[in-house]
Amino acid sequence: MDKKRTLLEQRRSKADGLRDQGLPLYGNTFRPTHLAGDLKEAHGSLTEEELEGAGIGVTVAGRMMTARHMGKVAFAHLRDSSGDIQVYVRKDRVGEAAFNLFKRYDIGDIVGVSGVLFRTRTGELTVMAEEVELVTKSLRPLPEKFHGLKDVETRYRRRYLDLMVNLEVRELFLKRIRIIQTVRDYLAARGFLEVETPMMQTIPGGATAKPFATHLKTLDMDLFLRIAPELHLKRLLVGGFDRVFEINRSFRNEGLSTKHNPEFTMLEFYMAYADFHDLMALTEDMIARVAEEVLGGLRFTYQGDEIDLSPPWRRIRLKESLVEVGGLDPKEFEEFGSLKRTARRLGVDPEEMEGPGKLLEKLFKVLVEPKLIQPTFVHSYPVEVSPLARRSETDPDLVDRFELFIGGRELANGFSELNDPDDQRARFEEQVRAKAAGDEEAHPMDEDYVLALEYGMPPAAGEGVGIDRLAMLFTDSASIREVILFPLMRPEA
RNA sequence: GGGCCGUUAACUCAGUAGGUAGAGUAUCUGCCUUUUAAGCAGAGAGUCGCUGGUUCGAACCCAGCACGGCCCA
Repeated sequence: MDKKRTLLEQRRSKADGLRDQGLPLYGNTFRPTHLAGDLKEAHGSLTEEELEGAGIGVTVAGRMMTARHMGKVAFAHLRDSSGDIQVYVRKDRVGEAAFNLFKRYDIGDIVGVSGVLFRTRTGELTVMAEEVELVTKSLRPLPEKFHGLKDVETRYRRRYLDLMVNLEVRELFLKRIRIIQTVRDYLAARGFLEVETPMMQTIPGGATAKPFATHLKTLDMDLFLRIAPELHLKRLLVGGFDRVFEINRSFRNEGLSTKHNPEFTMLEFYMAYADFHDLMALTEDMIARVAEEVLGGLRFTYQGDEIDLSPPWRRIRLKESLVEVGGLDPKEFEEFGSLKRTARRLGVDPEEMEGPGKLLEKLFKVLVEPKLIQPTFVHSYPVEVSPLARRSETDPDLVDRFELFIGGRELANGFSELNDPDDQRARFEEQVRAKAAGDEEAHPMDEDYVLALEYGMPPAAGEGVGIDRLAMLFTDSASIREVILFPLMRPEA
């Protein structure tokens, strides 16, 4: 029978057969009492005799990943959220009717088993089934058990299959979840309030990037998906919430690559009565804590590089990094003319309206950033590229800002906040001029934000941390798509 | 946007002088009461990404397109 049908047709016809015999294919009454992982942890060390004496009754449920039928008995592995457990089904224990039905279950079906724990001849902790039940029918064949699912496209498009079959992928996302949980606990323990601010904004501010535009019909108004939550979080500082954070999505209408997904997860946090030095110390401590929690230590490998997160981390001024890491002579960039020549020499074409600050940053990206493998805070950025940061007390052309680099990638960006409303307005106006001159990414004017500052924002420092990048780092992933459950894909043909 | 690579059974992959497609797993049938990449015997399963071209004949050569991967902008 069924010889000439496709696998899908075969499965459907089997499912119909089971249903015709009165078996519900999608019932919701089975309730497992135990998880595979817990059973192994609790009883994995008991001997065969101890298990037999204890007579531990369990009810488990999970997806049937393998099945080995041998006449009047069968072995199968069930996979639940905690791991796998073997079940042993004997005709003389479950009865002929149930056994005959069980023989027709497919790999991929969700199966429930009640029975007693024992140890097989080869030593594996196993449930001797007293009762077997089909919990949920699967109409599709699973990927191959030995090689798993490798096709990257299918893994991303059908992530559920990837999670089902590739246990290391499950582990990876559990790590990501633990990273976020640890950050959340860390900040909450220090009095930070977790808040939610608008993802749809009338003025897309807080960063320099191209936004996604949308439209609200009811009010006939244009809206933008936020590129950062920064300006709203700082309004909360004005309101009296002295420590706030948000972990959530931001959106940037830019390239799609192994490092960029159009929507990505950011942590932003703001702290009154603190400056950028305080934030560097906090960041160092927080990320080290996350590493200990998720990796069990401060040393790990990322893409072949040994990384050590032991504090204190190196702190270096942006310009010094160009010399010490980038190998430039200060003469090659201190003056705008020489800076342009150096840039051209290195294949960085200065754009027409570009000031020295922006060019310096570009040079840094090419020359220094990829070399910053060990955790490094680069600080004292040009004011030109930092319209929201507080000016340095000692040099009005610089701001009290840092970026954190690990594994050759930017992980965080923080600064002492600019709370002088007049300076903020002037900075916005400068940005508006740049925009008019053709800089698509320049920051727009935000009068409402300046208004808030006019009421007085306490001195503060704030920071954004790329959560996807942190997840990449701690899971040794080369592509951001590996750490996003459902990365953006073009529609299938 | 550009370059390189990939797309063959449900999955993992083979497939060269161009001659109508193979393996393992999975599936189906039979046997099997401690297996675990179970085993033994047998069977079925394909729009070779899509469209066009060259050719007596195309999975294979050419062009365009789609989707994906890596690199560059």
